[in-house]
Amino acid sequence: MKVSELARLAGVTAETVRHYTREGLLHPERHPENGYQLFGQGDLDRLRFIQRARTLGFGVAEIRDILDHADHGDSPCPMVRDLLASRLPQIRERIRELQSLASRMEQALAAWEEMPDGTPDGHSLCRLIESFPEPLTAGHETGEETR
Amino acid sequence: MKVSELARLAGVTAETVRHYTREGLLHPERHPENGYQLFGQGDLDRLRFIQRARTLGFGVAEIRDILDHADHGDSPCPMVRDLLASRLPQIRERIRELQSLASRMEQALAAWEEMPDGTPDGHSLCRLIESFPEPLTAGHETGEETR
DNA sequence: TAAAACCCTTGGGTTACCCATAGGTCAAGG
DNA sequence: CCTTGACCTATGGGTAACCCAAGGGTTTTA
Repeated sequence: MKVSELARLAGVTAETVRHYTREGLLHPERHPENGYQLFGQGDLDRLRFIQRARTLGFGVAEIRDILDHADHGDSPCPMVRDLLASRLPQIRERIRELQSLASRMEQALAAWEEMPDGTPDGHSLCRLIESFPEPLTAGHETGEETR
Repeated sequence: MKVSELARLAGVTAETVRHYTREGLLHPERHPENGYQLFGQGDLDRLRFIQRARTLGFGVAEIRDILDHADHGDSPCPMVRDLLASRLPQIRERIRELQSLASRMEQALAAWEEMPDGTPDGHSLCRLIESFPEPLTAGHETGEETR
């Protein structure tokens, strides 16, 4: 099958399939005449594995390593377990951050809603932002989250 | 004060200060002789506002808009409220996703730990990944999260 | 046979910074 | 006075996981 069909069967865009191919997660054959990428049923399974691994928080490069190991006959599973174990605390931390964020946002919106009169001047909201606790002005805090 | 001093007072890197300046959030004067950026106390307040707005989930471009409005004497607060209100559901959704992710990871690790014999072959873990529910193969799902 | 639909590669954009480079500036000590 | 080290500047490239547009070839369908 060609790019778009594989993409459709897996529920992703053709661009995503090409991206994974460029990154070495998929190894399609090439039609000798027109250069089209040709995928088989195995590639669909592989793509679905990639999808599930992505929902487990693995990055594309990590998945490539996992698949490469498996392709060489090595069991990638210890690697998988270590990655899972090392990432889980980060996820938990990220959840805490987002929950804190959501709380601050709700706090701000609630203060807006609960203004005494019907036409609150929005300035209070901005003052609210200004009065929010500062995010660790400790000075050595540099490690930020991106994932 | 110069870049590094402002950065130190706010607890960020000098690069971050330069970044915000490049992005138009800060408007330092320039020393006419050597071209150094010169910040004042107002810039420190401004930078602290930026920090708090960032912890509230605002992007740099949004904060620039907010500050520009305020600089023009317009109250940016309705804008702030709308941004907050529209972003909150996305945050909640992202939290749900991450909690689901953490659960799946714990499920996988627990299955690893609870293997009957002392030396579990890791393959079961990988089979676990393979048996995880597919992430909505509905076909029209394209809207993904990046923030 | 011609248009529609699909394929290819290349290159640029997204977010919020971080880092390396090359070179100018400044304060203090010898 | 000069050197050293700390600081400043601007430019350009990197990160993660794709998305999108352009320019040009191919296949399918009407």
